Amino acid sequence: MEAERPPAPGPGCGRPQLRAAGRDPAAAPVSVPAPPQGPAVEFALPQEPEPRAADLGAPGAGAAGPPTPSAHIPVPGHRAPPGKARLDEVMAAAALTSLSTSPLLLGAPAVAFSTEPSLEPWREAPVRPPGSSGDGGWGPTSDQSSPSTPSPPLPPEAAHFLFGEPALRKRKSSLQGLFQCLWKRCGKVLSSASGMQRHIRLVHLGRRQAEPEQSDGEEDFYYTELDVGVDSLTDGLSGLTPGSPTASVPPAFPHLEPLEPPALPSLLRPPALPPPPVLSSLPAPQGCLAPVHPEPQPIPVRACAPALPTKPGANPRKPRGDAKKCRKVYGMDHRDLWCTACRWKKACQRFLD
DNA sequence: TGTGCCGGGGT
DNA sequence: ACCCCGGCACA
Ligand SMILES: [Zn+2]
Repeated sequence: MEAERPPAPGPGCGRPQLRAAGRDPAAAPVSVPAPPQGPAVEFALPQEPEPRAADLGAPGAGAAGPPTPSAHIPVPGHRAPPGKARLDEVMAAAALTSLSTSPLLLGAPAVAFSTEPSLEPWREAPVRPPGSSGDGGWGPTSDQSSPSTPSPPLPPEAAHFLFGEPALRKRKSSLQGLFQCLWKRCGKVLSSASGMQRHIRLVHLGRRQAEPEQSDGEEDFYYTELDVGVDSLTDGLSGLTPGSPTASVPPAFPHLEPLEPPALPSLLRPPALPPPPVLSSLPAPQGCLAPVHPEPQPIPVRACAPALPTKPGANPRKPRGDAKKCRKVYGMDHRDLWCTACRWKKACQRFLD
């Protein structure tokens, strides 16, 4: 019960989080001359990557990079070192280029990333729910508003990163498709079926997460799946964002059915029901029989099915978004540049799918 | 093996 | 509200 913080890294670097502690605007060693034609945005991606690459070592090095001694502070505006262009540089440049520039730069080596027909949706950031956190996607820390005040190349921080490695971790993800909980007053919408199942199992069915037995599939009865394409998905998400003045129904989300011809049942049922069901006594469900809960839900869609993602003709798999997110774009060593959502391991808000 | 992120916990 | 991480599905 007591905190057994085993090996404290040491004073100064209590956690690997290493927030952008040293971000002094004044001391900021970065002063990239505002781009003459830069309309805005562009968090200053220097024409050339800093020599910092040397310190970072391998780009994909998940593990802590080699603690290269002498972390020389990168000089902004400093031209690339005459000699070699490291993969890191190219990558960074490419990523950044594709990010902050329009299709104007086609000759760049960023072709690797420009495979996407239309990116940088965030750039346009047409609708940013004001009610929501001002973070949205950009403005990681707080400053960064003027075009001439881009983000620093993280000078000394880089060193910290190397030393205070956050150790390794692992996670996964899934995307594409929306799932709405049909539970009376819930109506929660998740983007992953598994998540929804878990949600229902734990929250509504009050079931143990570690239930070795095969899932009875009961969860399937309480949520509906919304099949949507990537495009529509993005659209849906847009409207999904809180703060959508449109529509007179704040809850539930907007449209999404019109996208699909037929097939979509009447989902999204404005709850407006009494209290949620009680999850006290849990009668054992019987295979396909509809759950015998005291207060069943508005009847699920797939009434009596094998209850299992065993979809013969369809692809049960939900391909994840391919868009590179902050983590990949900036790398673990630039977490400060990630959007807040990414930093918190939430759905990226900067690089939408 | 690494990534994206839900859900839940801490403050 | 902000922040973070366990753990999972996916690539
Ligand atoms: Zn992000």
